[in-house]
Amino acid sequence: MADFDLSANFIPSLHKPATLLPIARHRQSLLYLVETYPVTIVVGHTGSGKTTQIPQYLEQAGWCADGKIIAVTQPRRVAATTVAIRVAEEVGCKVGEEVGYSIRFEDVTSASTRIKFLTDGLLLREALVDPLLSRYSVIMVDEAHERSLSTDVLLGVLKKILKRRPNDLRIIISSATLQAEDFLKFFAGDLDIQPKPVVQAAVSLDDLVSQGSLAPSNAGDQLGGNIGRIISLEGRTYPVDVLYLEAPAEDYVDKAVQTVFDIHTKEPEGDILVFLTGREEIDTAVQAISERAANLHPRAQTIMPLPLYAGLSSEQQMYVFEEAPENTRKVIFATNIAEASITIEGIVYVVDTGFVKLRAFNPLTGIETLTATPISKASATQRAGRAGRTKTGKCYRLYTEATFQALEEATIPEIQRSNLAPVVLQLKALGIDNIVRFDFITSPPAELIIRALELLYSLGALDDYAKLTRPLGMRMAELAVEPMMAKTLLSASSFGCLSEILTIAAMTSVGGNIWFHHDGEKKRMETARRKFAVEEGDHITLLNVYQAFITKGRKETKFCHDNYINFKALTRAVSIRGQLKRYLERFGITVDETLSTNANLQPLAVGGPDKGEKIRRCLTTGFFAHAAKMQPDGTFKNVAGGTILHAHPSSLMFNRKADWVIFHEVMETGNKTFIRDVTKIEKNWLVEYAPEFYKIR
DNA sequence: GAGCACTGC
Repeated sequence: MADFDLSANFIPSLHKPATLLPIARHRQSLLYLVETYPVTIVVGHTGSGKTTQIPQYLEQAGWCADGKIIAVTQPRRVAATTVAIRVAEEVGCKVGEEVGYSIRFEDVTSASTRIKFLTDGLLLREALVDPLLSRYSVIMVDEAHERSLSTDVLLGVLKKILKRRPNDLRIIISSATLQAEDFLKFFAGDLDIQPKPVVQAAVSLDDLVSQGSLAPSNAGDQLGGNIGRIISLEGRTYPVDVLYLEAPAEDYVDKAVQTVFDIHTKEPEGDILVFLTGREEIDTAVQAISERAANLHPRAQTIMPLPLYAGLSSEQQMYVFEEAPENTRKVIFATNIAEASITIEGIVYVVDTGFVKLRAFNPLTGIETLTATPISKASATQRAGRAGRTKTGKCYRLYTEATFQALEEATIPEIQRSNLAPVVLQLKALGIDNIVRFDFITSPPAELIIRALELLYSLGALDDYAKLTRPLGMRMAELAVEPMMAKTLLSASSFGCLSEILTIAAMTSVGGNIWFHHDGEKKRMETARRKFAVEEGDHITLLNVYQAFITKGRKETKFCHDNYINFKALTRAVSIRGQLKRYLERFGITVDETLSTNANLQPLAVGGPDKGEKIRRCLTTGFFAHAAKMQPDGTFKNVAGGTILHAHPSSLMFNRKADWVIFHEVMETGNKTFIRDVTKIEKNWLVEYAPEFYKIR
């Protein structure tokens, strides 16, 4: 290939022609492997073009010949849409024609779609309807090294499907270097099939070996057997110098700020990316930089600190992509969002504090924790790589080399630290009854599975033999909300409050804040919130907010602005509610909306004096395991009795009197355990709706 | 009187 060294005089185009991508010279080898083996593991950095090019190569090679589709899964929605748009452009079609995408609430595909990008969660959902995923000839699982919950479940399901479709399904796993062998071992280890090549190979193995794109050892008896191979595609990255501290830092936020200033005053041009763990640290650091920047020499280059975390609005996030003004260096203080989800061009320096906030679920207490944890080596490598995207970079690790050596190789996958009730329910619905023997790429601890089985049993989703109940369990699996809320929804028509529970289910699962305020508006936001508050607690308050939004705020953003309500969150709630309603109607459950159309800001006016109680009783049928009793000092104790719970400051129960309550969510952060979305109930309802669960306690 | 990393159906 020609050696282009004109970068000093020319600006590179935004879109590299596909033939110039490093992947292009691996095209033949890649197609050969896919034709020959059921599983191909593709190793390549971002920028290698694997996500955009591989599906096109496959389509051109005839993998869609008999009307079959090539699926490419992504862990995130944005990735699925943006990549689809990009590939459609390259192919020269409109999105939704030959190239399309499918994500929750948005299916942009048609009968002519041959390449389809979708989230891995959605592909799993398709398996409920089409258990062998027979529409697809090739399924490529992208970013598998991230090991998200649904990626891991999908991999196990795909291995099972492959046993039934050894000759007409091809699987491609895209992974970072470190984990490639684990994926291959997973598929090849005990997969007892004799695959045959599907398409006549257009090139011979000898050709490829002599061209140098495949190592000769690929021909022999080696890892992967006749099941699969690993192929490595070079990415376009630049070397990064890694520097360590000589002695551990006492306060890494402090040290990060100091390091940023050292870089700013001593190092040549280039923006800085600093990895911190959360909003609080980021705000502190941004503040500190602003203060110290005032002391810089008036003629020196200025420094512009910018925050980046998921809680920011998209407008606020956009600043990090804008080019800094002249004579200004950008320094971005980011959470882990900058490690995989968001890529910022032009970063030359990375400051890595070595920590990340990780969620974990304690199967003994049923409580989730969110704590700052040391990162893994794989994570540290990924972070450092963020400095080498445009030219040679530097990475300052705010820990010692010995500390680095002691880090875990990879982050513990989510499946080993999550509440598995939704996973177990989903697997059961896919016909996988023996969860313990299910072939996970990494097995979850038995305690997590047991806890999940116990909860699903107490909710009535599983019977005495741990079989999925019908219709209840099956319907719970199909609803796109967690099991406790799914049970609540399916109880609602018998309480005569289905319309209301639909709204509450949607509002509690929007993710992100319902309330939104700018700096200095906190007091006014609290006042606005109080207008919607009701005595019974947070759930019915959420119902009031939604009702008001539907009637008054949907068309005018002023309503949201005046009441400090997050327009985006409420719009999302409307979509979720619509989707849940369609599911229920498919089950033959009719939703009577006539009683709930009169929106009302007045407390207790949810549709008559009894409605509130019906709603609270109904919530108890799903959330009995999340019950607590208020203590004289205003804190709560859970049913097991051991844990002290605090009402989250965003809850109405934060400073109100109550006796027994149920709550949507419990999470431990720092040293305190908070409950969110809290509603008052009567103690005897617990025994009434969950006799089995409460008979011994 | 205090605060949630990130994602998904």
